[in-house]
Amino acid sequence: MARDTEGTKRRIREAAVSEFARFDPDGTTIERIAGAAGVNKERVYNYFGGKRSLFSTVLRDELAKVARAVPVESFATEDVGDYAGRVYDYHRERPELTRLLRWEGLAFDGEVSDEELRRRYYGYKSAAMSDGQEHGAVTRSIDADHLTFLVLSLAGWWSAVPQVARMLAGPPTEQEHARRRAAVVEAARRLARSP
Amino acid sequence: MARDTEGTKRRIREAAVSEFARFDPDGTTIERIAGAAGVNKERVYNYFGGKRSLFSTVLRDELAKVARAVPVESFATEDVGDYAGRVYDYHRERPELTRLLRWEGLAFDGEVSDEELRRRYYGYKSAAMSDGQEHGAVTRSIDADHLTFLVLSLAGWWSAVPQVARMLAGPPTEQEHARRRAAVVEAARRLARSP
DNA sequence: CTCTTTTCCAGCGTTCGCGTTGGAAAAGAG
DNA sequence: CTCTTTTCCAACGCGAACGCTGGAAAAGAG
Repeated sequence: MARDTEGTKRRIREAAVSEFARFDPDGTTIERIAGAAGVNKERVYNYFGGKRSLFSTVLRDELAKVARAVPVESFATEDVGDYAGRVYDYHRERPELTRLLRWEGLAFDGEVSDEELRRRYYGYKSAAMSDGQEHGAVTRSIDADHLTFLVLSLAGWWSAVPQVARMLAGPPTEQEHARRRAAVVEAARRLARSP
Repeated sequence: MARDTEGTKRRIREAAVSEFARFDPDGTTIERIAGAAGVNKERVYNYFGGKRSLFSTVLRDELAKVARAVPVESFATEDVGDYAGRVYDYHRERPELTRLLRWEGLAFDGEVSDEELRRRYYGYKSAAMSDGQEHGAVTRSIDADHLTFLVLSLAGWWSAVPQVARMLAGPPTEQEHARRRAAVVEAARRLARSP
């Protein structure tokens, strides 16, 4: 081991997240990632083996981050609206993850690496929702997994079509963000409310 | 006029919609569009003046189509759930529009051509929601424009992150689509329900 | 110190898309 | 028919990104 190998890898990963989030799949280039990391592109190929593989790595990192940042145990005790609000906040503060997810959806057409790990992440959320239903805190009129997805959609669509959001609701000033967040929270509560 | 000019333009537009929807912004090439249209790429530059400009043209076309296909007058008389269901159906049957919208959101970072026209489209929807609120058919606890956007998000997020939808709710079989649609309809009703 | 191993980069040939140009082919005007 | 106009294409030069290779530079082993 020599010459801060881990540091080099880390800088490549950080640059990759930033580039993947800023450009689209075909617009992101290994050259630019390497440049942003202050490293020769050969390092990227050697360490991560190409664009697709590098993408998988950084997406896995970002998924781990969000799982830590926006945890959820059970919607029997936690409010769905609060959760949706925190998801909205996270997407706003760290737009990388949602960009990467849409990147993946747009480019890879359903194919996913680390499928097992990913399913586990979503399984936790779905289980939290089921738990809420069993304790009567959440409506049973929508399946837990669909309800979970719909709550996430309330927080996520804003960044998927920001231009539509702007034309409908106005430019995303600080106040407008607050209004959007309040709407998301209220909407999530309405979605999940049990009779 | 000679040599079916309009036909050539039309074939280019059709090929462009298909290509823009299939690939990402930087992955879509004028060469491929021209090839799919059975035409030399010079025709594309001459008629439409480049990728960005061609994109605007076909997006305008698709917006006009959806406005005709999923009309809405007022949510005082029309059910928000039904509307959301029809939007879901439209996205499913003609995924091009939503792909183009996300394309635009991903690539152009908020810049939009035909902004006036676009605002009018969304204004109609928002007005229909306001009308519903004034007649007591729709809740006032969420602003009309935010509520409109959130209803659209319920129908749209599925196609933005199809891999997440699949891992959460299962592969999109015919039955699963029916379940998703039912969830969207129910969710939209719950969102809009007035006390 | 020398020798070996690992990290790292300059630079290569290739491919691909861009946007343009010059001129051929087709349709109409006279 | 000839002349003019319009439609269309083959093909160009250019730049950018790809993925790889040979070898230099740095760190440790002896």
